[in-house]
Amino acid sequence: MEKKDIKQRKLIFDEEGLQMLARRLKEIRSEKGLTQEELAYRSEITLSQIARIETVRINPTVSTIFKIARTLEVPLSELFNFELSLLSDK
Amino acid sequence: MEKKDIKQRKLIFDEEGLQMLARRLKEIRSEKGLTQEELAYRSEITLSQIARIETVRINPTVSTIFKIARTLEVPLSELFNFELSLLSDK
DNA sequence: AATCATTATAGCACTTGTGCTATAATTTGT
DNA sequence: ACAAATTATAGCACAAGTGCTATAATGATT
Repeated sequence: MEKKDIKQRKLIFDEEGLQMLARRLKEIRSEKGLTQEELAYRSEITLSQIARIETVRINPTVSTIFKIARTLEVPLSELFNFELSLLSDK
Repeated sequence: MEKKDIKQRKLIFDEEGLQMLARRLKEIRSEKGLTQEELAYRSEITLSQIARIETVRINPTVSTIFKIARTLEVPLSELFNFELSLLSDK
C-alpha cells in the first residue's frame, strides 16, 4: 500500500451507476412525499443507510434496493430506468 | 444466538427478488451464448461470484450487477423487468 | 435570528460480499 | 462410457455493507 493511498473508504465501485440510482431514488422518494426517515422506517432500513445511498457513499446490495422499491411501490424497471454507459472504469 | 440457528450462511436476504434476478441473468447470459466463465472474465468478476449469484447464494451489490449488465449489453430495465411482490418477509 | 425538520457524517461492531484457489458435481458431446 | 466443458461448492482472507448511536450540517418556517 502506498502512502498516497487514501485512508477514507475509496469509491472502487461503479460511481456512475450509483450516482444515477441515487438520483432516481431521491426523485421517487420526493414524488411520494416521504422523508428519508419515513422511507427508512417503512423499509426496515436505517436512516443512515438511506442517506449513504442517496449521497453515493456506499454500494448497496440488491436486497436493500428491493426493500426500498417495495416500500416506494415502484417497479424495479422504473427505478432502474437509466442507461449505463458502456465502457466504465469499474 | 440459539442452538437451532443454522451455522452455514443463512439467507437473511430477499430470496424472492434474488431468485428472479438470478433467473433473469441466466436467461440473458444464455441468449447471448456466454458461459459463466466468459461473462466473469469480461465483467472482471470472478467465476465463483457469477455462480453464487445464479444459484442465489449471495446478495450481490448493485455495482456487481451493473458490471454484468454492461457486459451483457442489456438495459437495467430489462434485467430487472420482473415484479416484486409487495409484502415480503425481508 | 431562532427553532424545528430534514439530511449528511462519523465511529464502532458485526455481518457479509468478493476474490482467490481448488475441487466436486453436472452437463454436453463423441 | 468416457472425456471435456460447464457449473456448483468450499474455505480462507480481506474489503465493504449495514445497523446503531450520536452529532453536525443544511434547509425551511415563523
